[in-house]
Amino acid sequence: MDYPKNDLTLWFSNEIYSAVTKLYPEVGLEITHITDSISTPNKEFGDLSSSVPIRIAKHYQKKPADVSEEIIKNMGKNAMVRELRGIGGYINLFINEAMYSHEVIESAISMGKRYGSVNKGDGKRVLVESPAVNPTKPWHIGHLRNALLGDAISNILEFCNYFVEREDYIDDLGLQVAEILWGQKNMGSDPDKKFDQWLGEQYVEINKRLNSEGVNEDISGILKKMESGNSEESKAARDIAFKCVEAQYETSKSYGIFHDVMIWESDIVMAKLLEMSIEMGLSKNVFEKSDSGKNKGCIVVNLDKMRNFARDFENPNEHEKVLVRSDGTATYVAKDIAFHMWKLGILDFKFKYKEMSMQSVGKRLYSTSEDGVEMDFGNAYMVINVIGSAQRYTQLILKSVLSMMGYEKKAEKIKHLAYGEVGIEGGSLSGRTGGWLGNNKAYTADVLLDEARSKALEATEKSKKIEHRDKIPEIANAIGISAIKFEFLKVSAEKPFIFSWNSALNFEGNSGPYCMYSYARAKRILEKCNYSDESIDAIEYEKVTRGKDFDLVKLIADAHEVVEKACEELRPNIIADYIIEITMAFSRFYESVPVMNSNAKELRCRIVSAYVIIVGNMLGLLGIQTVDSM
RNA sequence: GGGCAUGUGGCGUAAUUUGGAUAGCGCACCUGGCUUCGGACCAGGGGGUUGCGGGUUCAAAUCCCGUCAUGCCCGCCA
Repeated sequence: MDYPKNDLTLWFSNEIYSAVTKLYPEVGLEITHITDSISTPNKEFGDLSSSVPIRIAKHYQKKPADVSEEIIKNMGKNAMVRELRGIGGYINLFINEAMYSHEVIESAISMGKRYGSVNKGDGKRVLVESPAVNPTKPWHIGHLRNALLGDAISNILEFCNYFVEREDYIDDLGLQVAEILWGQKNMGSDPDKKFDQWLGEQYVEINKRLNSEGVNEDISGILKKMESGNSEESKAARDIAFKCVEAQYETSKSYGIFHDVMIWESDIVMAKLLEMSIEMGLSKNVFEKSDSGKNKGCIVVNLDKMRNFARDFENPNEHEKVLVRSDGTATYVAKDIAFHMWKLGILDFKFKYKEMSMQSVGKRLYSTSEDGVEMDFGNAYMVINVIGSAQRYTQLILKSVLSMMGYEKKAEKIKHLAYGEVGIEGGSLSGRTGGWLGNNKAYTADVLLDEARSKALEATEKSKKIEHRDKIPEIANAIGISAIKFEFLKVSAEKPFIFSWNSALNFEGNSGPYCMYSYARAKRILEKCNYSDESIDAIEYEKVTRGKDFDLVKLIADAHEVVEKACEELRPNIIADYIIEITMAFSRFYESVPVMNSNAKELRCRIVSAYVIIVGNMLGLLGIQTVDSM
């Protein structure tokens, strides 16, 4: 399915190109120069415009206006185009509203749930890792940012015809888990609340006792035993981590976020992926055994050799990055290299999996497991890591190492969706010191959702538009979630995000509830008009005016461009921007163009129907549900 | 010391990758609008030397150089 906007833009650039090559061959313009010169102008200047005459005028010392006139004279006709006009040295295209609206609205209605989708991925497999929270605490709002970005980008990739595996990495062998186990032994207390919350609070208490006599030695002893596998400690670590993950997944479920597979660090260790990757690195002379200097006895990678890959490695304090410590244990980077060799199918290994029961019916979740069956996860064409931008350096080492081993093409397919840290006014969200606990309200995903729900419930209960009153809690839940998701996703990922309760619970203006409201109003208009997509024979598209109705149509026509850009650049905020723009256009439309009592009722209903499709699809990409009344 | 980000009306943000016509939007503030498809709304208004200084260009928030501020990274932590 092609989109009318594509046809139009293609025609416009081709016509300009052939006129230009005929009239001004000396400039040597390529078709891409023409395509790049095309943009959407302010609407008094038309619907599409090209600045290419200005460029040509410069070359010939002519007036841009004369050049645009000459080009226009040499361009052909198109039924979708009403007029070409030279204004201020630009070539401005005015669309034939009736023809274009017809094409756009009918394609939206016939494509329905698929409208806006594009085929970028050809079904190729993408592994999206998110949020990979340590199994020692509840999700706080920083983890939530990760989870929401991961979910949205997965939805967008799927819409662009990638086969997406939503993967979660669980580090059950980390220092934090060892510290928790120490706490279990030495402090003893029973969970009296949601397990992850309780564990997170325990962790803060445990931290207060670190650095006192003998404690750190005890903990590193526990960590060693955990990593050796088949020990009491390794079993205890996985057990407690599992209970925490179960609790975290309740949070995930409440936000409507799901995964396909979780991969446990302890299973990666059992699989000996690390040994395989280290061996490969050594045999390719990318890794080296250091037998002198401060890294004596370690296996390292030479950072100076990596300068070919990035400026980041210039003048570092260190010339080597340790991969395997002198005691034989691996660093985080080494583990990550091994894991990515599996993700990309460089290491041909299949984990065993079993199905988990912590997601809703129909949302199958598998977990690596000693006693499961082999399944076909991993071996992906592209890997997306949703990780804080603080880890840019490590991600770069990872990619550079794989390139040095001869896997440049695969390394290029590792994408770091880097996001800025989430902060709170006058504080940090530290897990160690317990900054996430806040003063009166904890900054957890659970508390945030509770707050959003109760605010939404208050508003929803006042609504006189909801016929089925028993649906109110469900509707309020959807509204609360939308407020949070939209608030987090509307800003660029790389920007630092200072959280504020006020802003997160805003239901007006640029907000999720505003968008949902717009959708509900559109649905109500269709209902009052007894409209259905099938019941209409001939739509009078000639009644489209150059007013708010056509403004809306033009935006509906842009959907696929927005989706494609968001996918290429891994930026869900582009979708959020588009939703805001189109919902505002819809508000202006229904305020100024009557639907029900008009001589173009069927036509306008049809536009509203297309609007419902597009806004529903776009909100869906952000993980936001729509409701018909609220 | 080196590297990487970020800096846009009082606050929050879009546009920066690919230079283009009057820097878009929300919150807050001011004015007006529910007997007419839903006021979680709409219309109108005030508020900007796009951190600062240079440069390139017909054209700079956008590109280049310098500079300042803030944050992060450069560990045998993860």
